[in-house]
Amino acid sequence: MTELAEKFRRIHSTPAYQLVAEAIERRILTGGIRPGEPIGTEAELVKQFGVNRSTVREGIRLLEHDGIIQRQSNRRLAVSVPHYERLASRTTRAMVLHEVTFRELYEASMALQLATIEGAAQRATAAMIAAMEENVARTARVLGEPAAVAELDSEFHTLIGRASGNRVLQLAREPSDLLVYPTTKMILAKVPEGPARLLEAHRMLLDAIRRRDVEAGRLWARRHLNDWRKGFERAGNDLDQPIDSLYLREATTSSS
Amino acid sequence: MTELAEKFRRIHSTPAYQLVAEAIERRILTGGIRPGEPIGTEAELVKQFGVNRSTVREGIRLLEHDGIIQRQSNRRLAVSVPHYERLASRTTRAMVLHEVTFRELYEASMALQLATIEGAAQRATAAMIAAMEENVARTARVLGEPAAVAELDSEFHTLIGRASGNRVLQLAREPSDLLVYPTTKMILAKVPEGPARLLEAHRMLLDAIRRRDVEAGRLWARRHLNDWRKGFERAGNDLDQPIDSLYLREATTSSS
DNA sequence: TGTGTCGGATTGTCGGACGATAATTCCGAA
DNA sequence: TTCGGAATTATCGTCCGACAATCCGACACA
Repeated sequence: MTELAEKFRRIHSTPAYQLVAEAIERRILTGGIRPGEPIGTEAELVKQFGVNRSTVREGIRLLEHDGIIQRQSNRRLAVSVPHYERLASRTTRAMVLHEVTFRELYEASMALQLATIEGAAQRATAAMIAAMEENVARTARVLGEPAAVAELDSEFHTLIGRASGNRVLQLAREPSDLLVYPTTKMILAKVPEGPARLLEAHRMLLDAIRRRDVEAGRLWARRHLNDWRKGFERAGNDLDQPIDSLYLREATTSSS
Repeated sequence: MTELAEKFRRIHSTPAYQLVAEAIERRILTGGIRPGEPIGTEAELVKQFGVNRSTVREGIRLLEHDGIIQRQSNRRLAVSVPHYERLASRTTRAMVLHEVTFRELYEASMALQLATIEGAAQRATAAMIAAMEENVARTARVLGEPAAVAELDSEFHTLIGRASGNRVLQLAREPSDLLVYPTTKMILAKVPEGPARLLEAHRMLLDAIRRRDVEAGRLWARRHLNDWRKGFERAGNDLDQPIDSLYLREATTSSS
């Protein structure tokens, strides 16, 4: 084949179902349809776009999957604001497939959690503090069950995230938090003193937030994470090993 | 309505197309099919799952949209490792719909960029440094065009992200970076001294990375971000206002 | 007020079909 | 025998029509 000068750009026709999805998405993002408002039935979309119902369905499935539209009780489609977990699980999957190492997760978590605790110490509401107190109390009660403690740990950090009042930070954290959870679970199951140290750290974090003491918050967040790292090593793992094998058991059950 | 004791869990039947998607996803995540390997044609999946082709298609669309499977040149489906941008754009959309404020974005970016620059200063390879040098040189050449500078700024930060060698951090940053870009573009267009200050900050950041000077890196990252915030205010904006209106123009064109 | 019943609307799923396009095979010419 | 182009095949994107299940609303009934 002769090397011919590139006079034309490669033709790339976008499939119809994608065009449908993009059209609807644009309308939503530009505020044409506001959250909660209906988007029309499949039949209506068929008429508007002039494509077959199967095509429409493939298109709206994408948006539905993204959580930017949702079926309400009518089964009719309505615009909705995607909630955090839905997005996070995908990024977490990507991390698993990329076979990220514990060290990467640790570094990122350190940065994100320090920022979160700072925000929480400055802005936590009384209600959020109460919820965290309740969480700590429950943790104290189930200290003998590593799995339960791990779950409460995850919840505690989610609460701090909410208390920080920073949604960008929350969205940034969620994916790695999803990886932290199974890792913590594994650690707590193997390191006897783990649960007690975790509980103490939570207590001190909560206390720092209550006292609006940013520095103490940072200090204990750091300690908490360092415990986590040491626990990971003490459980016989290498910091530079991928963490996928740990995640899998959880990922498959919690999906969707 | 009387408050009745919840004896039963809400019934939730999962549609077939979702089951198809989940089944394939599980197989991929547990390593049953590795990246690059084919997943079977639609016809084969129809036979295996015992459902109609339309149903299979709705299912694989979801995974395809997530980027965990892809069509290769054969058009056949193969497992793939989702790339960052694909995931980021969705989280960014969520931020827009949540109407996050500039302050939230600023705080999160601060935490993420400081961690990134730390990693880059410690681990940047010669090739990454060369790429960053090239980026800075190009920036110097187009200093008169705010839009071009904004784009190169975005690229520069992506390069630092790659240089940090931390994929978790990269994945965490990408969504907010996508919001930072249009904001920067707006600022540079309105603040005359913006491009020059930006270029200087990049030069200093690059220099810090080259010298493996973590502290200098942190210092200049902080300055760079503070410039950004001040620019935002000087352009006549309120830190606590949602940033959606800025993002929209870009979001619609860059999607997919 | 609470409970059957009915009709209409909407979705989930199905089977079948066609054209377009890339991959593969095949065949005739050099 | 080898090579290039033509014919065949495989696969996907899209379309059509159809059916059952389910939900909503209305209405009658106790």
